[in-house]
Amino acid sequence: MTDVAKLANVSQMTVSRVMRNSGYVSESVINRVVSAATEIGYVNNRLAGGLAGADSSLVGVVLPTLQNRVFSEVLSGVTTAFSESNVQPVFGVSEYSQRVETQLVLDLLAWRPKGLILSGLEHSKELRDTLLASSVRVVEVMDIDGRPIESSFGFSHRKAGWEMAQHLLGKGYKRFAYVGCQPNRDLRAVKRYKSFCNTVHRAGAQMVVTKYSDEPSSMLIGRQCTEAILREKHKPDVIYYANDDLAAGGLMHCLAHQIQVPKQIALAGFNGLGFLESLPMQITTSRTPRFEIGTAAAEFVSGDPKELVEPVKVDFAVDLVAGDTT
Amino acid sequence: MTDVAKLANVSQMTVSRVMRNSGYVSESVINRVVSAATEIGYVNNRLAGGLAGADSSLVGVVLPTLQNRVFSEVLSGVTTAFSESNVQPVFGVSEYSQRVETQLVLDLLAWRPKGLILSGLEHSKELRDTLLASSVRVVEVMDIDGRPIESSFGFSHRKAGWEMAQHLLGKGYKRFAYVGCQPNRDLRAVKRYKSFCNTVHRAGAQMVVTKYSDEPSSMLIGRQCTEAILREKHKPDVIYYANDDLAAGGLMHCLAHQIQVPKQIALAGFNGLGFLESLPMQITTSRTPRFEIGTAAAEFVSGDPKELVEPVKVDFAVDLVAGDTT
DNA sequence: AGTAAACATGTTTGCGCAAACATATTCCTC
DNA sequence: GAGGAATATGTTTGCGCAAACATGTTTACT
Repeated sequence: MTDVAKLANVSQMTVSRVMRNSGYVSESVINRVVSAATEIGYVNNRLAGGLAGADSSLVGVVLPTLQNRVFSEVLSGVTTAFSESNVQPVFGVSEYSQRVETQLVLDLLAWRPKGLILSGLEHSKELRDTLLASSVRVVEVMDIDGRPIESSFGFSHRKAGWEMAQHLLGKGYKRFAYVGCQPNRDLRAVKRYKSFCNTVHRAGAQMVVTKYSDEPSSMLIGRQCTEAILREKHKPDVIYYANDDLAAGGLMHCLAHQIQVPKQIALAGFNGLGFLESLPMQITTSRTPRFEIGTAAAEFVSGDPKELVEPVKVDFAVDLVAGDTT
Repeated sequence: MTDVAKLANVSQMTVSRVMRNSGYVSESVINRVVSAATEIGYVNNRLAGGLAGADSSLVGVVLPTLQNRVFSEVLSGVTTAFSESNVQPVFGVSEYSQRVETQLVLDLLAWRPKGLILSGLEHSKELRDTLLASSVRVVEVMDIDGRPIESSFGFSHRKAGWEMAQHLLGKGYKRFAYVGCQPNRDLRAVKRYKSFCNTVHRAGAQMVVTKYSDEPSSMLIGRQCTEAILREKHKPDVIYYANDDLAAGGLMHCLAHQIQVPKQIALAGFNGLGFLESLPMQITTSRTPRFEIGTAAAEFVSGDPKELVEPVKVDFAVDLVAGDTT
């Protein structure tokens, strides 16, 4: 900056003002500084800027995985929101481990981010305490069933489970099955499941099978679990899947074996992923606004850090889309 | 750090040594410092660290989109590789725009990253010049057909197009169609397409239809384009899709309308996405090692910045997987 | 014309850390 | 038991920038 200042015949501070366009600088000086900067190829050093007191304009984002479309869509929303501002996301993947998540966030805090976007409401006590004590703005996305550290942008998984159960009960189904993956990792799916089961039982219907895979969720797993369930003695008349990938896999199994859907077996998923539209049948599912949650969270954390913002809990309601598989 | 130093009764510099575990520090001092740091909840400030001369341990990652699984898998590979080291990726999405990409990278450089991971070999002249002049390690991923800025980790799209054409010609197909999306954005698909056409023509066969959508690629678009092609007067006997999403959409159309694959129409895709496994038929495709390219690129850029590394061009060969749709 | 505001620039200082360069203090070797 | 190496700690300094606080210079309004 000093070099630019010399070339433009002004003080370093004036260059700083031009770069951030803050304070008063005359038109002519701006031009001189800008051309001087371009001439010597000056690149602003944000490390120094951050250290000297400006806000760091970094936001930490920690998600459980990128293997699942759901989270890459959240991230997509986040980056889209940041593309307008000059905020940059620093990214980490926790692999659904609270230990890893805690470590990642601790590392991120070393960059003095202005905000943090985490996934879900379940974190290690250490992480929770650290963040409560720190001054960074924290948003937890994709869930609101619980006590957020600060703000949460998401929806109620319990309600989603209840709603789907209601829908299926309304359609007259009596014998329910559930297919999920890694229940000790995907805690939000478990919330849906429990709520779903409760609703089913209260209506006097029963869960005839619950099938969990240890593998990460995928269409293939959904297909395999469906095949296994349909070979069981006590066949259900509807399967509720933890997500659309599993459900779509189930549909593929039915298609490949000429099993009538929903006559012989009905299927329901969760998330409302875009690719469902192109399947031969429209799968009944609950649409979740993943991209929107990402953008909203990004905008929230990247606001002016000086202005105090009340913690909020925003419910981006899920939207049950009745397809033709139920 | 000074506070920790006081509490542990040592100098600030010794604390610094303990934090980075570099240099000589005695066992007892380490313990004292660590417990002092924990006691006051000290969080290392990497802005200051970076400014003071240590390498910043940030790596910039700019990809064209996250809507496409391909790139979220690359990113997944990158983050996986970084999870071991204490390097953090700063992330940006260019939306396939060279202008946006240039701006993003310029912003990233302000963080003095130790490396940069970009996608493809086509960039603005400004970006190319800036990066050639700078000292950050640059890796361009997913393509090697061209002149990289420094190093490139990817595969040959020309070869992939040629290989698929050879495969289809070998199967006896004579009338070829192609379906793609946004050809002025997805430059790599165009490379495959051109090479594919050349090979087809040289073998005396012909391209009967080429269909481009202006929408981003998706299964639904693939399905719609396939329907349109099959209504044309001059029907092809095989369709080569720009990617697996389109191809899978094509398959869905055929499944939904009882069109015999490959008897009435054969289908081929590109990428070898995981979800293909679960479809009722195995689509012929070229498997690309996206995750592996991500990890390799991440490891390459995050190496010790002091040691000079020769630029490399690594060919992660694509792997043609003959399914039962051709 | 006089004065307060708005405008335009400059000087000093410190953010928190790690290189670079001291000193001590041990340890080993001949 | 002398002397060099290995070990252990401390002091000074500067990275590049932006707050904080000057100090001029216009403009605007009475």
